[in-house]
Amino acid sequence: MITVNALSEVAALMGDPARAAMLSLLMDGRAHTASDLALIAGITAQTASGHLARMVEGNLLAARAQGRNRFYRLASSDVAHAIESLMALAGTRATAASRSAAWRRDPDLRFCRTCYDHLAGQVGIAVTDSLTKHGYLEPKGPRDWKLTQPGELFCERLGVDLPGARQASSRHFARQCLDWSERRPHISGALGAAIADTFFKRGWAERLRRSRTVRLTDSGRRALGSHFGATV
Amino acid sequence: MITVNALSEVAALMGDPARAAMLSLLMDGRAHTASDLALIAGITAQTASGHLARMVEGNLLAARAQGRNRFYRLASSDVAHAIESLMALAGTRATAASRSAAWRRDPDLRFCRTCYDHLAGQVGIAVTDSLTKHGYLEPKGPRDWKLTQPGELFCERLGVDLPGARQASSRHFARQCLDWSERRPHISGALGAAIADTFFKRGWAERLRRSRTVRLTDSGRRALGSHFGATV
DNA sequence: CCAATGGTTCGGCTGCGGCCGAACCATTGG
DNA sequence: CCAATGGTTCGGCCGCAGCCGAACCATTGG
Repeated sequence: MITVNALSEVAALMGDPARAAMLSLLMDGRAHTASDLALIAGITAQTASGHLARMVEGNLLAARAQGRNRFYRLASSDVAHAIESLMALAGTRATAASRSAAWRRDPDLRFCRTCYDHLAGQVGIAVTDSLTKHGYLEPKGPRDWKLTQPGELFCERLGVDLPGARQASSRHFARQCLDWSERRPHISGALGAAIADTFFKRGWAERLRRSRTVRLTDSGRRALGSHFGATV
Repeated sequence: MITVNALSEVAALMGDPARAAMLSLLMDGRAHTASDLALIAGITAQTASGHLARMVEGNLLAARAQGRNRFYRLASSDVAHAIESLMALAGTRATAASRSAAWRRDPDLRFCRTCYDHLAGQVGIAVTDSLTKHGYLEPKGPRDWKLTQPGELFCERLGVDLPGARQASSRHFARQCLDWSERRPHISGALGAAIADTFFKRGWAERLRRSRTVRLTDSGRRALGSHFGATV
């Protein structure tokens, strides 16, 4: 059966430890060089090259040459979503002991990170919860949200680039993305990306180098309180 | 990072063609026997047994023994969600699984039969559904039911020997038994046996010789309608 | 033009894991 | 008590895929 083959192939692509390590790094939504990815996976460059070629072939990654370097990034937000849902599974799979150990080891990642191009972790959940609590977002279908009229006003006042987000018509506008650490949906899609952009543009958050971890600045913490009515 | 290892492990579990075929079948949300799963995967029973054990160990599946059979099902909706998102990545959709040939082989057995000493098949399910729908049975624990006060009245009116059923104190009173053809629980235990006895005693059903198959008589069909509000 | 850096291709080694035959255990029904 | 059926365990075979060393290609800077 075709669907079965496709399922096992895409899962097998993610099922190798080296490739999984690369994908985890790429979950920050940014492009990384082949060397970086080889380093993080703990393998030689030539082995990494093979892995990367296979993932491009399997439509998990997109590659772009730039000078001597080749940059790889996730092919789409669907890839990010699939990885997140697998991580959610892995979270329940891990024993309580090892899970708490992992969480203790990386509390910052749990607090705030990027998931492809939008905010995740406690901050992503806080933003999403605020939007739904104030009636700015309403559930629409099993995996989407609808931005209400008050929600549009709120986003405009915040400086979110709504026209730009709407322009990417091929993309889901307000998508639900399951957060692997909080185990609840946060806002993704074009709107989620636009909101994250606003956080970076207004200096509320900063990406940490070579990591999906995001640091919430002091002004970001204040903004969460004043604009979203949330404390984290 | 622990989450990376966990990601690759859970993805690798789904990444084998045989296991993926089994998971695809299980996407219908029902429980299936080890033999069925081996058949659909195109492998021998012993190989399938190994795969199934690994998936139970990895918390992808839950197993439940029932007589000589062992039924496997997806461990949670999170598993289904992860598989679905992987299928979405592959650009394919989870189609309703095709039913096995065994399913069609014996329509009478599927319609009504005894399971030990109680009714099973479509009739067993119809009786059980009626009892729960009217509030006569309530779920109690993972594998039992509770007979409510209205349920007791209903049974007495029907002529079910409740005192006799309660006498066998060593036995489960109202047990959930997984129906292999309907793949849903039906009523078993002392109460299930007492109800089946009523069907035989009142001429609603007849055992066929040398078979577990049970024939529903015309009066039985009428009784199902008048007493249980069910048509089969 | 040459050296340095980043990346890929090729070939051969190696180990993991999927597979089956055979034997074994458990439950059921006659 | 015995045969039939469903499932698992064990042992051994075999192929695939991941890994690296070496060589090769491409871009950049001096």
